[in-house]
Amino acid sequence: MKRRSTKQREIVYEALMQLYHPTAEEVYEYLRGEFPTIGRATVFRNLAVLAEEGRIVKLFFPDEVTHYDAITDGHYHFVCKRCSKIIDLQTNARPTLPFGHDFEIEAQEINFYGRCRECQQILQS
Amino acid sequence: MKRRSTKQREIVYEALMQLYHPTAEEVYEYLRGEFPTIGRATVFRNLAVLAEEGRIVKLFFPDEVTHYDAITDGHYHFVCKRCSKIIDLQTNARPTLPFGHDFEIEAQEINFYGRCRECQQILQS
DNA sequence: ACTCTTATCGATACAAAATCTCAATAAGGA
DNA sequence: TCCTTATTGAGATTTTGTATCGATAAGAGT
Repeated sequence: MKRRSTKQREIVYEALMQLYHPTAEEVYEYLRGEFPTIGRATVFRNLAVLAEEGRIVKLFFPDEVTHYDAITDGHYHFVCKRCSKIIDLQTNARPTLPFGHDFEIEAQEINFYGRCRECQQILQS
Repeated sequence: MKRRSTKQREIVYEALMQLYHPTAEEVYEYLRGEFPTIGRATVFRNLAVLAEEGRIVKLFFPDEVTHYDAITDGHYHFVCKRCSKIIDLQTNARPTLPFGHDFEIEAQEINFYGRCRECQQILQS
């Protein structure tokens, strides 16, 4: 199944570069402005294809819908438990597994959860 | 809203200690054997309550339904991209954030993805 | 350029996971 | 034992994402 290059695929990718960790729904809404005929399924499909090709990354966080990231370099994420904001992090931490394990590691991720600056003052929830 | 101790809550917790990273659905099926009248929503609700109380941990992985873990100690997870098996890992890695960040870290997680031993031979997807 | 194959599209139906609603039940303090 | 109300179980609903399918168009071959 040879892949074709389509206009829709490219505008989805370009939208991702404009937005900061958007959800598929946000990408869809963003693109509908300029391309009112684009389909919802097309956005979801192309995000999946782009992720499969490694051009973008899917982000999964607790109790959150899937987000997408155009930056594929090894960086980590902080997620605010209150406002759900996602923030990119750089760290030199490079976790390693104990020697002798049986796994073939293809990817790893580190996530931090807590309160962002703005949400630290707020008490409830 | 003062919490009450119920039989259902405790059997959900006990089921979790018997099972290895089960999903809510698996806990439900497991319990229906011994307690045929238990409701699906009750299982989901109590898993959420137990997680909120910190007695268990919710696990979220890419393209997977939520799993639950009765072991709340700091350990990490390996997830096989092919067979979806989840395996506990011990590592001395302890990632830290750069100094001067604004966040109040409450939790952190490290996940490894790849192929487990059995799935390394198999070629297709 | 024209043709042909078929990947991709857009619309919408569908599926899966989890939550919400609500009347009935029962925990546990008075 | 009585009362308040958290919790339950059944089923409807919501949310997120996928499958279906006829129409469109990418792009290789001629």
